[in-house]
Amino acid sequence: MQTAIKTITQEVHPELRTTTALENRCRDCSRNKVCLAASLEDEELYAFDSIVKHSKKLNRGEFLYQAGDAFNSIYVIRSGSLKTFIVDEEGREQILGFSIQGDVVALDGATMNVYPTSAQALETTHFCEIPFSHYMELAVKIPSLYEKLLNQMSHQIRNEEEHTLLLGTKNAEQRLATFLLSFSKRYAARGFSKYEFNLHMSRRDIGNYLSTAMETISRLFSRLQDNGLIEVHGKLIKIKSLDKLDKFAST
Amino acid sequence: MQTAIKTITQEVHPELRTTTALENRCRDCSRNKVCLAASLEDEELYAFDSIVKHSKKLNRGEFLYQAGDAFNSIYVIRSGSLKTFIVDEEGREQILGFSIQGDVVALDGATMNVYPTSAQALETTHFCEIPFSHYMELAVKIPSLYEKLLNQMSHQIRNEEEHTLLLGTKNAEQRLATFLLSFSKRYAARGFSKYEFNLHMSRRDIGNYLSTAMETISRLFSRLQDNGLIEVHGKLIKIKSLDKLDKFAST
DNA sequence: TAAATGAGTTGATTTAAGTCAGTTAAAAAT
DNA sequence: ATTTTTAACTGACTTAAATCAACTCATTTA
Repeated sequence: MQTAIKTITQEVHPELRTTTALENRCRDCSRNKVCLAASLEDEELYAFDSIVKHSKKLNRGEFLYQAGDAFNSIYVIRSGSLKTFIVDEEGREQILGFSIQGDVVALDGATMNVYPTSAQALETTHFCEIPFSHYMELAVKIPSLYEKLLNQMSHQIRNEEEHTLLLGTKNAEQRLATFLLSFSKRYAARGFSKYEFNLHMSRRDIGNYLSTAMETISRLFSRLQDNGLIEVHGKLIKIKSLDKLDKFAST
Repeated sequence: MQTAIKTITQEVHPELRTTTALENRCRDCSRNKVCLAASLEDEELYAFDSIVKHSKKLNRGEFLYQAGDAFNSIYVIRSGSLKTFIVDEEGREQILGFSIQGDVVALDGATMNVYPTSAQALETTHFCEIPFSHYMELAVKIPSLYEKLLNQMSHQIRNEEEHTLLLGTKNAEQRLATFLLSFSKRYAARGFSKYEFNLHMSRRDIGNYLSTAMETISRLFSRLQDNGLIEVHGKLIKIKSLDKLDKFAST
């Protein structure tokens, strides 16, 4: 499992790779600078820690939650990845996003009593669960928790807006190039290589997210490779020229 | 001005139509049940009132804010409508949404120091301005203000998700039908007719929002009219059969 | 180890919707 | 009131990407 991961491990701090026994406390967690716990100190962090369920795990294909389930918690991804999606009246699936390490998920359910969307693991995925009612109770005492949540939500809105921009203004090739650049940036921001990474979702999922047929995605991967912009080894993508890819993405 | 409005006035409470002198206090405002002020009482409402700039006005084409402007305030629409949009690197515009009475706008800027998007009036539009820093200061004393903001943001995320679903899973005709139904629902929720309303945005704007060429929108309006589902009188739309339109929208 | 299942790739063909162009209708401007 | 400008509509034609189909490769399962 995760065999393709090996190619990028040399770029990653060991403690970022996996969830260790040490990390079942927020204060010891290597992600506590990006998580909702960020910038909390001492007693605050301790209080926050006490409401969080650490070290939870999903296997590939398992659901974090499904549309219609009672909303109780929001989640922070510690490692791995998942897709969030919505299903319409006719049963058609629409992928809304892919979440990786450090991402907060389920914010769209925060004011409803059921999750409006579903979240499914793309690989073995470790995460923390934060019971929402406990979070809100604690936030009354620690208002910065409210602000962090507002921050996360505002960013989520921005992400959705960028996704709409992508779908609305770019052709299939530009959309795929933008998609790759976006993953490159996100991995770089988390201390991974911006030049090579695994895309754990299927070509069909990429196509669904980009409103493009799977076959077109496949052809475009080939084309980008033929043009020397990327190397494709199954799920492992190597970006040969960020600059050129950037040009493809916008022009 | 607003000549086409006359056809729907019989359905609307007079005090919902325009902003009157009486309404420069939240406690007197006919929208204080849907606004961020909702469910505040007495002193809380008074305190909230004191940070709000009431009775502001935009003429058609004027900007509420533009991408890049310093972020200071969020806004609540009292009457009229506006479009929010983003412009990409190449100058292509993407409309993200249309805001009407009761909608809160600029939430996507709430954690940045500049507005990431622009908002432009589609007609004469009255609104309230809420300086964000004041709101956040007041929220420390009145935590329910945090919760209202979280609610608004969560709903905004849901709206964006539904927009993505629309673009990703439906063809042009279904998208337009869904668009009309969505306006019908929104107007109905505000006490207006769900059967007839004015769409103040241009056909080009509708097309942009639905990722469909203006000409296609025009053709589809004609087609829906030919099929007896709607009547089109310029910007005034009459829905002849909600049920049939609903079928068109999903199937 | 072979068979079966599913994911991904590539080619051939079709099509939904875009673009281009000309016309009509409706606002602004004079 | 009349001209000018802009928005909307409709038809003819084109095209980007979808669909359909065949095949390869990888991964499970027997």
